[in-house]
Amino acid sequence: MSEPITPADAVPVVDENQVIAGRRAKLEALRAQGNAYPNSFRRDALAADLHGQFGEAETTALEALGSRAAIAGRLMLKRVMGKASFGTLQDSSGRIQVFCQLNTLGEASYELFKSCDMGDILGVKGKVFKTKTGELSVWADSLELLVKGLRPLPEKHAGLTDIEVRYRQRYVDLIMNPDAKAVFEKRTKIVRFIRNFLDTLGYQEVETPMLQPIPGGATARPFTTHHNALDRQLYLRIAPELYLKRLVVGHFEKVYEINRNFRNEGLSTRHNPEFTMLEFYQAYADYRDLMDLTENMIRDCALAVNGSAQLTNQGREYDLEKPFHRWTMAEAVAKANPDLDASRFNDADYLRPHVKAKGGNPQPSYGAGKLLTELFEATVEATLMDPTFITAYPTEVSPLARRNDDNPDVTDRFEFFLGGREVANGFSELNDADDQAARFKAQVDAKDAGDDEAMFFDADYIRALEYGLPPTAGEGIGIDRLVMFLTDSASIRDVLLFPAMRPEAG
RNA sequence: GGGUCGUUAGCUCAGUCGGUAGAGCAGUUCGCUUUUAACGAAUUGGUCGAUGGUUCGAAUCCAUCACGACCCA
Repeated sequence: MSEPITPADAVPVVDENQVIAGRRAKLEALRAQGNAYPNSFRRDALAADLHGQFGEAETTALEALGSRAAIAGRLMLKRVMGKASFGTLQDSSGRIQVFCQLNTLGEASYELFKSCDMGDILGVKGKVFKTKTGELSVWADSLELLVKGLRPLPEKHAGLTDIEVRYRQRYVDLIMNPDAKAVFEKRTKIVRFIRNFLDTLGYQEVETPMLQPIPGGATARPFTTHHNALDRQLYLRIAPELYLKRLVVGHFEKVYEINRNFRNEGLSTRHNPEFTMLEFYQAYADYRDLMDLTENMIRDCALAVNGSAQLTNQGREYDLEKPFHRWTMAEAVAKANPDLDASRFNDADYLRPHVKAKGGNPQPSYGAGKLLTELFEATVEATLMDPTFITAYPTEVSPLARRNDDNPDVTDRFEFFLGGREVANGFSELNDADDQAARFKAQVDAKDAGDDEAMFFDADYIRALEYGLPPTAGEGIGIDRLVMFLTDSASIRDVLLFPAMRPEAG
């Protein structure tokens, strides 16, 4: 369904008020005097640079140094006292105070400062000094208004707390809430750490299609789109998996990709329709190798970005220094459900009523593997707080994973849980082309039967497997959920700069 | 999809039993040459999320809808 953009949408009416009208009047006066948006001011220091360089200096020593600085930033606080005034400027590094004095600045510039509003962006040059109370400041001898802020900032003490505005107008959140900014800075550090970790192990980063003719690599509902020139339906990818394994066929034997996946599903504190996934593949390795790698990577990542493997998340203490748990799905379900007979976990007729009793909705087509997985999700998943690998996923729910040599009903697969949430999914790859073709066929049958999350048949992927995929292990890690854990964020929206939202209420 | 809670000035929030819409900050005006959420004085600003209903009278009670938060599926 297409929704054409109308002129009314293109130029929406913006909210106005008395405060904005007053600031617009000031802007018009600035326009009348010349260029209201100059771009010639050059700064030579950030607020944090000055604090780092001079923060410890004695007042008299600083006076003797006579250092000067050119700083620029947003006016966040302002105190006018007749012929002398203070303002607080904020830049990317933090805040620094400026001192404006009629005698030093001259009447025109001093009046300009007095007429400035909170939120305006100023350029200030002057001597670096300390005030009577010892606060490092810049004594302005020149002052330039670089940008007139037309919209008032949130209240200076209480700040911006409305969670909806924080998500919809993230720029205001970032101006007002240093904690919010810190989360996204840490997110960048986490992603940088992961890239470096994998690069160091000899993995190569690649980019594979986001627009795919056949969406594969996961069971999820895809977004559809249309390529006009080819007159062809395309899908936004739900996973890069099948392309990355094609690359392993082509002897990129250690590859990874960190980028966006798209799934046409609901929104929640754990789900956003577009989210960031790390996927990596290593030839001549199995799922146990990847569990070891995952354990090392997450522990080292916490050490690198938090400085400690001990952390608090949503009020609970975690110690990533301890070995991560490793249980099979059947073990975990048996432990959580002592009333069940674990010897009958391969009996669909035995499991079905129990799934229903635990609040599940078992379909007649579900086999024992799918039913056991339902029990796991209903009774175990949310309880896995400490880092835990769950292994031996049923073949029935693992269409891309290699069967276990001793028990073909389960696969050499794990999922990794942290804080009660699934964070990673990895397995030894199915590299038997005929088995893979048969499992695609089963997925197509499920799709025909009405399961719109079932997979498509990807004939080119089968062709690639027919050339020979080396024995390989692969894994996907949900970056957003990992970031939530390491930044103690309750909602995925707190770690996405621009989370998906419904249109604003009109 | 279901449930609970929320939506009042630009921001943060009060608003009693249904009886003329409130505060702080921001804004405007005045004073003030080392302030720290500066201070003192005066002052402007409201479709109480939207639409219906009950009532002599609704921010307040009821219904529906929108958006958001949380919980459940």
